Amino acid sequence: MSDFPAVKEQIELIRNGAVDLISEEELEKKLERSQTTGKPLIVKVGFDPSAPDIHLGHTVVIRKMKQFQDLGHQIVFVVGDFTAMIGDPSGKSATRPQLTREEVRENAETYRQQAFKILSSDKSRLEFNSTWLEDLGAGGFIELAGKYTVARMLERDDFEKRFNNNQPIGVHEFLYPLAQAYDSVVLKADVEMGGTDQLFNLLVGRSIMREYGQEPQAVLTLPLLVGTDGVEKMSKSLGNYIAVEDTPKEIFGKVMSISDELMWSYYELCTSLPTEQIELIRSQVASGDLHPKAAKQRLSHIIVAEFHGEAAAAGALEEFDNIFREGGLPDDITEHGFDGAEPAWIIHVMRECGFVNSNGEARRLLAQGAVSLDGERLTSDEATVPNDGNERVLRVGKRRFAKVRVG
RNA sequence: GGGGAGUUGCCCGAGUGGACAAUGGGAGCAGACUGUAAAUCUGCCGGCGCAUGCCUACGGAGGUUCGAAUCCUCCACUCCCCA
Repeated sequence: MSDFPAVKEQIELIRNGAVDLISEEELEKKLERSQTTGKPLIVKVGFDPSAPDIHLGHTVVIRKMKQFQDLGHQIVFVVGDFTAMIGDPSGKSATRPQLTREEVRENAETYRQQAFKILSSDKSRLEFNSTWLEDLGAGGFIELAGKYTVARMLERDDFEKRFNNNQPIGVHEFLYPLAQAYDSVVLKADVEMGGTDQLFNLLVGRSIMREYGQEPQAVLTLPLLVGTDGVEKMSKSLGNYIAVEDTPKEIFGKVMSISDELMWSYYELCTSLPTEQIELIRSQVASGDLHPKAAKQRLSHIIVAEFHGEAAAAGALEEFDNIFREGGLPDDITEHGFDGAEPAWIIHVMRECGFVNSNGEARRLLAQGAVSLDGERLTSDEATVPNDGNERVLRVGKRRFAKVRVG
């Protein structure tokens, strides 16, 4: 059977948007073989089960997985539960919490569900690397470790950097790339994908596969999406991420807050728009025919629609305009009632609404003119909300709103 | 095993007996400007109903001192050099 598109076409599609492809010739050979034998390629992608939220950064790789899937190939999610359970005290960061088997399963399930917002169907395999790594045993691990050298490990960027900066490197950290490589051996992966920061690990996979007498996997890396801070790569630990599970409003707002420059890489990495179309929008903005804000709203709309549907995207846009262009209120504003024996102290109210963590913080915000009640700015830390039973809108900063009533 | 250096607030990093809740940068928050952009500028950035006051905090535990992030002792951890 040869349901697969022509090899040249496939290569073209696969390479599109990728950073490294090692090597194109090898991939071509694999594709040709798959063509003649009718056997799909095994395309492997590893995921860390410690943080189950899929964010936009992950979707870059997932999108590419979908392409493989659409080409008829077999994608395999490898949940790194074994490696996660070792715990990773890399650098000064705190030791990763050890996950129980249950938590790992749950996180993996969450992953699967979120990933299927992009992946069309259930044509994917999900594997846990503990399945085979646990059986490997100490002896097996030593054998595995013997197939690589310290010097080559130190070629990895972050190892090299830490080594040169006299920062600690745990011996077990060397086992990570090896374990990941072994996954490829077990799965007989034809292709492994990841972000560009994974290049080293992916290449170790090739070496180790050769050591085990296998044909090395082809390696495909994809660009890292820059987070909402505009500097670092998007990651949960840095807090600069947009999660697939964020509400439509959140996604919309977060995308709107990225810089205009960054918008283009989001267009490329987080939408399925063809390159020509993106270039068109880009040139329209450049020539002044299209306001950058409009371009960004369109981007926000596309992204929200992908995860939450068209209606939610339209709603998010409307609410966004309502709040920020017309000075309206969000529609899910929280309400707080207070005992009305006497006027409520503003700082107390702010705390009750969960807007601040301490009185000091409330005072600072007041002093900075960040607090308003029914549009009227409050600056005194002795201000109160009258106990007349009327509902008032408390606003702190740009995005914290609540309805409060005293009495 | 021996010798040396180090551990500071969310992160990085100054400070080596008082004027230190601790310089600076980053992150974060707020204000101005805007398109809730970005960039920029300004302010804030331990807690206490705010206070010339108290409490908590410079790896941990003790000690010296009128007074310790700073000195001493022990412990833990990290790095370097030698074996």
